Amino acid sequence: MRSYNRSVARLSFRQKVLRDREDAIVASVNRLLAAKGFDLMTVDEVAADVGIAKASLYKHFASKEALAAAAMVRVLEIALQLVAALQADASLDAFDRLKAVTRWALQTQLAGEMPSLPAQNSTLRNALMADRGYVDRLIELSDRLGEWISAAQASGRLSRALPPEVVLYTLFARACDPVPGVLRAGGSYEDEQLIEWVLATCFDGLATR
Amino acid sequence: MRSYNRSVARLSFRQKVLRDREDAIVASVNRLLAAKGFDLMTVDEVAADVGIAKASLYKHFASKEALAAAAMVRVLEIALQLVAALQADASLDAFDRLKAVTRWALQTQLAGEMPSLPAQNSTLRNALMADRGYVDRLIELSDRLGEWISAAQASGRLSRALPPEVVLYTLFARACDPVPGVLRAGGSYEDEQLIEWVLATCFDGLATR
DNA sequence: GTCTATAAGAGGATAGAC
DNA sequence: GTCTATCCTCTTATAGAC
Repeated sequence: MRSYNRSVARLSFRQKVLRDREDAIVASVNRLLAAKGFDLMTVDEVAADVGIAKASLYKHFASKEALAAAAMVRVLEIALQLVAALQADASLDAFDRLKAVTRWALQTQLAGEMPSLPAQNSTLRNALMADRGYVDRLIELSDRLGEWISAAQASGRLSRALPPEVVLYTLFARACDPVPGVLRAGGSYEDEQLIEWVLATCFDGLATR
Repeated sequence: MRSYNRSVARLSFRQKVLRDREDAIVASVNRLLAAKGFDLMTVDEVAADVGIAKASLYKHFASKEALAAAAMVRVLEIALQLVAALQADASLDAFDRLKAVTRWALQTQLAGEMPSLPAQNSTLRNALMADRGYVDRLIELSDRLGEWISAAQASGRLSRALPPEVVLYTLFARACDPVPGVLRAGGSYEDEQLIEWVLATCFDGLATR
């Protein structure tokens, strides 16, 4: 009995250590993806950043694509948690929620924590689409946002002239938009100000209201 | 005298052939950049697409970065011609002109002729910034658009709440926006319709007017 | 599961003949 | 200036000892 407990304890301890290590790996991948993108990020870099040998990395993740997928799952998970929190806030309507999640995406991007994947790399795309964890969460998030989009259109705050699909893809695209980063590189503005401007261009447009 | 003329004629003929070949190279680079992006485009591919040996390519262009720069110069040149044409059209005001050039960018992108370069690749960025032909045209285009932006703000059609810089970068970003391509991949809409929607999200925003 | 060492191959760039 | 053949570096991935 006692040895059983100890074995269980040791097992879960080891599992915890492993999980922590994998978390560290995914966190590194996340930062590197945000900083350099998938093509320029090398597995050597990831290993060096985590502080382990490259071969050890491959014991945890089968390929570079799997690393990227894990990073995407992580950020999707965070997004889904935010979405749940916003859903629970009764003081917000659907439009406010869409704006809030977009603001979070911009903040995350400026913080260097939004992994950006090239839409063009078909090898990566295929790997992601074959990854159940990624696809399921992406669909889940799309569904949740889709509900908000429909509700916001019904309430009249979001333009009814645009198909929900167009709105959804536009919001996803803003999460990886280069504009905030370029503006920050210009150096003239505070991050908060800059995010409000980008949010304004997104929801209110460039034309005068 | 005669031999002088003949020699001149032959020289300019050869120069024309060379220039045609370089045009063909740049056109290939342009398409490949639009289709795969800089990192995934290989020099071997370019050579195969043009139908010459890779070593011959390097007689015309010193590096892969130089190829990309040439493609960017080409598209900037086309953009500048369009800008001049729009400037000459007295029936348009500054706001209309900005919208027209944005529409052209979206059409060009959907036609697979808008080379897209990663903002993250510093090697490429350095090479571009060291290229006078590229930088001069980029500044020229930015100045022209900047004038329109100021004018459109003065006339009240373009939002005065946004710094001209923010508007300019937003327009540049729309030229490489993934949204049109993703929407087309969805397959449900005509290109024209799709472009109008993206234009609407850009100038009028997602919110109801 | 971690390491060192290395395989295997892609891709940018060049040598040298013509 | 065009070609073939090759160099060389970088990068993904794995072998095999511990």
